[in-house]
Amino acid sequence: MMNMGLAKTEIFTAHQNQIAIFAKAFGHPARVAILQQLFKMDNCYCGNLVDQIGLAQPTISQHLKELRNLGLIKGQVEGTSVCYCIDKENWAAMKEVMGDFLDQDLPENEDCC
Amino acid sequence: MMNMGLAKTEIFTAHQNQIAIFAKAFGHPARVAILQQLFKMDNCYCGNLVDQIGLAQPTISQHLKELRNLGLIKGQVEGTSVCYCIDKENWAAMKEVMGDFLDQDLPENEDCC
DNA sequence: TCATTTAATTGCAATATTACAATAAACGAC
DNA sequence: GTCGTTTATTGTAATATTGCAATTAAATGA
Repeated sequence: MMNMGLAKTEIFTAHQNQIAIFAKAFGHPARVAILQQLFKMDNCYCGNLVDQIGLAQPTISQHLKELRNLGLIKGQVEGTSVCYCIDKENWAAMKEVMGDFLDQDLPENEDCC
Repeated sequence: MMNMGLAKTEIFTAHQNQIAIFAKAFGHPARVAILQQLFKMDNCYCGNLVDQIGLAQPTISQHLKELRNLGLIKGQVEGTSVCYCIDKENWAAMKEVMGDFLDQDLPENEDCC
C-alpha cells in the first residue's frame, strides 16, 4: 500500500497544516523544556540546555534543529559555542495562528450532546 | 537498547508533559479539521466528519477516539449515530495551559543573538 | 602544529503514528 | 427474526519519531 504512516496533508488547507506543524513542535516535552529555558534564561548555549535537560547532546541538537527549521528559535555561533534564543517575530506570528485556533467560539445554541 | 523511539517523559515536569500531550493532539491536520468542524457546526455526527474530511471512516473514528480520550470532545450515542461536540470545560482548561505557554514573555535585556 | 572544546551529523535500533480493509457491534425499520 | 445504517474495533502495512554512540566539523588555545 502507498502512503501508510504518512499524514495526507494534501487534503487539508494550508492553514490546517500550518496549525498542525506548529503544534507538532510543542508535541515533545524536550522541545517544551528548551523553549521554556530560552524564555527564562539569558544564558542559552546549547551546552547549558544539555546540562539542564537530561538528554544526550545529539538528542538536544536534533530538537534544536527542528525548532530552528520552523523558525521559532535562532542560533548564533560564538567561537565553538552556539547561543540560541527565541525568534521574537516568528514566535509572535505563530502565537497569532495558534491563538486564533484555541480561541474559537462555539455557536450560541445548546450543546448537541 | 531499552527505550528507543519513546519520549523520556519521566525526566520532565508534569506541566511540560501536559503541554506536549495537548500539543500532540493538534499535531495532525485531521484532528485540527475535526475540531474546527465541531466549533462551526451544529451537526456533529461522525458520518458528517467522514464526508467533510476526506479520510476513511476508521481513520476518523481513530482520531475522534484520541480527542475523546484527552477529554477535548465528547460523544453522545443517538441510536446508531454518535453526536460529537467540544467539551467546553476541558477545552477552556486546555486553553489556559497552552495560552500560558504561548504567552511567555522574554526578559527585558537585549537579544543574546 | 596539535590537543581541547563545543556542537552538528550520521547511522541505527526501537517505539509511535497514520491509514485503511475487514469485521464486529448496536440500533432501527420492516 | 433479517436487512440496512452507523460507528467502533482489530489487524496490518508503511512511514515518522525518539534517542544515543560514534564520528565529524569548526574554532580556540597551548
